[in-house]
Amino acid sequence: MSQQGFERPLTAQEAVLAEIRREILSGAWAPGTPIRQDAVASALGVSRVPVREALKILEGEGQVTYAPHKGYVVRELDADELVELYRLRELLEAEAIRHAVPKLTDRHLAEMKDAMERMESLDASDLPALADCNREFHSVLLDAAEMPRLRHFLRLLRDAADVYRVLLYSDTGTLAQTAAEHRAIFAACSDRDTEKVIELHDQHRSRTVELLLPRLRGTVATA
Amino acid sequence: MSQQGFERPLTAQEAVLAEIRREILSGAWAPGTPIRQDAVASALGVSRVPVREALKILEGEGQVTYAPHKGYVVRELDADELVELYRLRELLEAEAIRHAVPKLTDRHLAEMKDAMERMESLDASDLPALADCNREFHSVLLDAAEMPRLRHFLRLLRDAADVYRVLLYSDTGTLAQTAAEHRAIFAACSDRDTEKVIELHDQHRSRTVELLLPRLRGTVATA
DNA sequence: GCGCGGAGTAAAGTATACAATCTTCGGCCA
DNA sequence: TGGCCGAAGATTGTATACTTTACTCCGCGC
Repeated sequence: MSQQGFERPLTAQEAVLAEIRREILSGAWAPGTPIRQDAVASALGVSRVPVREALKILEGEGQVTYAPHKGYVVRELDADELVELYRLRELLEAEAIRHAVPKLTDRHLAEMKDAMERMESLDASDLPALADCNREFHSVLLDAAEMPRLRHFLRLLRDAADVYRVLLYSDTGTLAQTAAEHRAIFAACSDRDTEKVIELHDQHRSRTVELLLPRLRGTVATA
Repeated sequence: MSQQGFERPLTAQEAVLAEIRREILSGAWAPGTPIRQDAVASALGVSRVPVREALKILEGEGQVTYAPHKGYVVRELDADELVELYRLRELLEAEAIRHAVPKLTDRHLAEMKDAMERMESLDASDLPALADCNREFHSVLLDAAEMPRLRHFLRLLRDAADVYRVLLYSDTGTLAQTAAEHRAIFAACSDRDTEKVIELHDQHRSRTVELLLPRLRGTVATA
């Protein structure tokens, strides 16, 4: 049992990895941005070695692309890839939900509700916090499925698209709709209505894809 | 169009990565084996730096596990994880096949047939070559789906289980059955009978899981 | 004017050296 | 006898320095 709250001092590579993830997921490093090892290293006060190792993890995960002697680049998606990503999430999330819903405890539901309500209380401009709450809300279900590989894949799929999803939070109307969808999902979970939860997730996702696609097509030309 | 047969000199890390993959997939490094960076480095005539970077890729892919200051270990699976792995393959391969079969050209079919026949002509003792042909046969379908992420995930899922599947090739009877199943899959592909191809893959997989599970449960105790 | 080629610069790739951490084993004490 | 403490060895983690590769830009020749 590891104590919660206690944090073993990280290795440099772990700290760097966490930092790079933050930069990418927050949208600070847009897709297509080359990652200069030297710049990252000196910004974080470490040498290039741990930076390179962190980047290798991200390469293995598909979050960045790598070309020998050219370097690492924040992964870009075209419209086809985005559609593929969401199709895979459709398949895999349905599987996760089927396993998770029957196992949901009151504790799980309390966590979902908490994340949901915290998200609603946030200011629309606090993008990182919004993204965190959103992630936490959906994570409860994924965790409850107790399928580690599935969970891992879904995290990768989510992260790959999150790079672009940041764009959506700018709009308050969208935010309100997201909140409504979360409440519906929570209600269906409380009822243990598995198929309803799946259906709501499908809608939730479809809406996101449709909002994203036009913006994505617009940026393809600049690549 | 890159010329086939031409190979640009690899970076050390790429060469090391390929070599470690070979060692793991061939079964030479059994699951649970600790990977000593120094040993790998001196065996391949490089320093530890490229070895560590290759290992980071495998960590990101989930092929090895890592603990700070302890090192890297070839990933072990318990029975539950194996079942999960194959369940995910069931979902994702079905998706791949649905996209691939309508797109199959004569050229694809010729490649499948070639891989199939080469595999049948091999000696039962030549495990690496058998595994290669098997991989090639199934890759044709995955490639034809033209879904890069899906292809990547399925490669990871396959690699994760291949560590154990090596055990199966020892048996000639199993080999003959595999050949028969490949022929059936090829026939269904030629007929463009999508649902039949999916059904055959499901059988192919189920048989493998059932052969693997008892052996896996047997080895868990030794961990 | 256009294109080819080479020097110079910037960035990545790797080796070596050193620091931090873990593990093992032997000795001491209860 | 058993277990705890600590030092030595082994292994990993990181910094620095050097090598290799790629990109840029200038000048020469066509």
